Amino acid sequence: MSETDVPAGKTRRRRSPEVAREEILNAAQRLLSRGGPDAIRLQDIARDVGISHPTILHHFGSRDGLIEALDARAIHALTADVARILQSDEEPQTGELVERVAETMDQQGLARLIALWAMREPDGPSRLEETDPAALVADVSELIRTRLDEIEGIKADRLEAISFRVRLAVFAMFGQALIGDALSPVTGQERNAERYRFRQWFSEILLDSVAEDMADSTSD
Amino acid sequence: MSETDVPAGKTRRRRSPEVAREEILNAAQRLLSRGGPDAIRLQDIARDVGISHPTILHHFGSRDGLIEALDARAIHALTADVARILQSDEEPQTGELVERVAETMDQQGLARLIALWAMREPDGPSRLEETDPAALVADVSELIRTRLDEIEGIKADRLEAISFRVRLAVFAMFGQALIGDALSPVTGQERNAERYRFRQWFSEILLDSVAEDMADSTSD
DNA sequence: GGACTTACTTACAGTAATGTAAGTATTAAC
DNA sequence: GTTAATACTTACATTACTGTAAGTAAGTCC
Repeated sequence: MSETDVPAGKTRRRRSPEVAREEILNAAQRLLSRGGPDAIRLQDIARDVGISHPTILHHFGSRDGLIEALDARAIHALTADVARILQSDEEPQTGELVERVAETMDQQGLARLIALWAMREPDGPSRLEETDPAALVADVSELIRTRLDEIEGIKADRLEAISFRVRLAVFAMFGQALIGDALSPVTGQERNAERYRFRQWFSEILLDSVAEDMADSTSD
Repeated sequence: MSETDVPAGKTRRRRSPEVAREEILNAAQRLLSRGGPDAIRLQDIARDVGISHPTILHHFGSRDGLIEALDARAIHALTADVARILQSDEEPQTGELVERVAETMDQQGLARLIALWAMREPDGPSRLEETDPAALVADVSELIRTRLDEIEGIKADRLEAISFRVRLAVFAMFGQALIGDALSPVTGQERNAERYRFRQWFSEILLDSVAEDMADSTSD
């Protein structure tokens, strides 16, 4: 089978650069989400989109450029997601936050992307242009601290403990998405139910630890 | 530079199959631990060991065979580690368990191996021959439950809660090893200290949650 | 010490992937 | 309608990696 299957339509479609990039990234992410790191092959992606593979190079410069763009977009998505929840007018629910992060990690294959990104550089992941996960954690932690101040009226000055919690939540959802199935004997129908139970249990753990911190800080 | 740099020693060394496999696996793991999934190249590994790359194929059949052997060995190592601690005569310390798992994940590059393994199969990781991580979690959980019975004299019948804790610990250490640096603003000297603080904080969280469970079960 | 096994080497085949060069077609501007 | 810009295609060069085939040498058994 040849690389390009041009069906009925004789004329080729000409996309705007933005749309083209978007479609290519979508296809790449779809391929990555099943099938390992080697699944990101330019020709496969091109076939999925319905273009020839040099077009991808035209838009992203190189395979590495494509992967970087993938990473950047994914992390941006997660950032936006978390920030939106935290900045909404309603009281931020720990459970909802956990659910949302889990969803992004799981369904959209973000966990795989992050893992891939983390493994690409020797000594831990390098920063992405315009996207610093560490800064994101810091921002989220600061937001939560402010929230706690407002709601509880308590000065929770242990920023580190808060950021630890954020980090633990990211680790937990990252781990569940990536290797959760391996660690659980449950499969099929039960799978999602058990995952949900785990997340609920985990949310409670987090809340308990906040409560404990509060108790400590009031007793000072 | 040619593939093989045979230095002074003219005669070639002949290893036993076991030793040869061991040396090859060690080199592969070393290469993987820095430099992503593509870093497992037969020629590079061969150069590291001081053999020619077909020898690797001779011992492992194929590149995939090598990777599978890598995975199996790593998971076996972790299994043995955890089991040894839990079955030792001394009272198992949560903190020590966390430290040990973290060490294996971190130093020996187990986290990368697991991530690679998890990403290789489409729908979650497949089982490894003779090594079922899910069974390991179950075993560890059962061991902990027995321990709790003995030490506390309380029938902690919530096996699921215990296995959740084990799983969370694995996720946390896995995440810290793989993406910990990305989420933390701390670098250099401070890095290890902060990681240690995180693990201590995390151990406390775990212990608190156990205590809470105890309280619940006694009040029944 | 001769025969056998097998760890190991060299040389090569085959494959497949990224990236390049040059040309084609589509859209928009004027 | 002509021109300009560029998204896109085809064909190809390059490279590099896995895997194979055949032969060599290092131990082992009798």
